[in-house]
Amino acid sequence: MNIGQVAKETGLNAKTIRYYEQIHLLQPAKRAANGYRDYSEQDLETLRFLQRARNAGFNIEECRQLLNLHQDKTRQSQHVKALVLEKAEHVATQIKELKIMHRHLLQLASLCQADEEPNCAILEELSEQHDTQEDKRHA
Amino acid sequence: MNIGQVAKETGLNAKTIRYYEQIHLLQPAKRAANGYRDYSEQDLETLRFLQRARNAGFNIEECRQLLNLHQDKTRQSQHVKALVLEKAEHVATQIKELKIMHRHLLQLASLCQADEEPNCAILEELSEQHDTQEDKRHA
DNA sequence: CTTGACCTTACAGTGACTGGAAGGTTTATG
DNA sequence: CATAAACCTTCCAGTCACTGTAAGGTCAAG
Repeated sequence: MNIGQVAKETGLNAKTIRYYEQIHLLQPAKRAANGYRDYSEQDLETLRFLQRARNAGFNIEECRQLLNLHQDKTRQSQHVKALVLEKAEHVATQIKELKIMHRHLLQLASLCQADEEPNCAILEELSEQHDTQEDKRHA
Repeated sequence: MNIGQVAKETGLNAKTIRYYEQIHLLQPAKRAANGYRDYSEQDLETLRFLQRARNAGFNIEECRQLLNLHQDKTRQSQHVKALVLEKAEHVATQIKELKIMHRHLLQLASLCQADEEPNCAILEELSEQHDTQEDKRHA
């Protein structure tokens, strides 16, 4: 199967698939007589695995680990779970930080008259040292 | 004031300050006789403004706009507010996506026995096509 | 025979820095 | 006065996960 077809089937960009090969996340694909990459059903499954793992928020290094565990017949499932839970915690932290940022932005916006005058409390807030709610929360 | 001192006072890395100059986010700093960058109190304020804006989640391009508005005496405050609200919405979207990812990860983790056996429902989940809650939500 | 849709490689660019090399300057100490 | 450390300078490369572009080879249809 040519790379374009594989791209369609997996939802990955053809460029992305070549890139995964380049960084050795994937074994080099077999080549047809004309030099085109030729993918097997097995390759397709690996690619789909990667697509889902990336989609679930794992970065390339984590995908590499997951793929190794996936292909390791002597793996222990607790290792897989540990990886997933660690990732979940990381995502939770990111959510918290973004929520703080979101509150901060809404608070900034609420300060502004939003008219045709140049006076803007947002810019003042960014210019000066203030004890905002956020600052207090972080202190 | 030397760049190292400025870095300490603003919380920005000295490298970052040079980088901001390089991409013309900042005017080139005055130079002392020895060639060292020499910062004024005014420069410090601009840097602090940038530090807070970056910290609030604005990217470099947005910081550039904010800085322009900051220095534009004929600005209209509604333009500033529009920028902030747009950013807030973007952040809200990011939070939603991360929450979906978080639920997905916890669901994955809950499937796994977490023992010394190789059987792992997480890897199965990533290997196969499933109608997960998320898939339904997106459909 | 040509057009267009594929495929190939290789290199550059993204964003926002960070690290490192190679060298000049300043300050503190023996 | 020598030297070491802690600064400063520029320039180039690397990060992450791709994406874009150029320059070219291949294939199927009309």
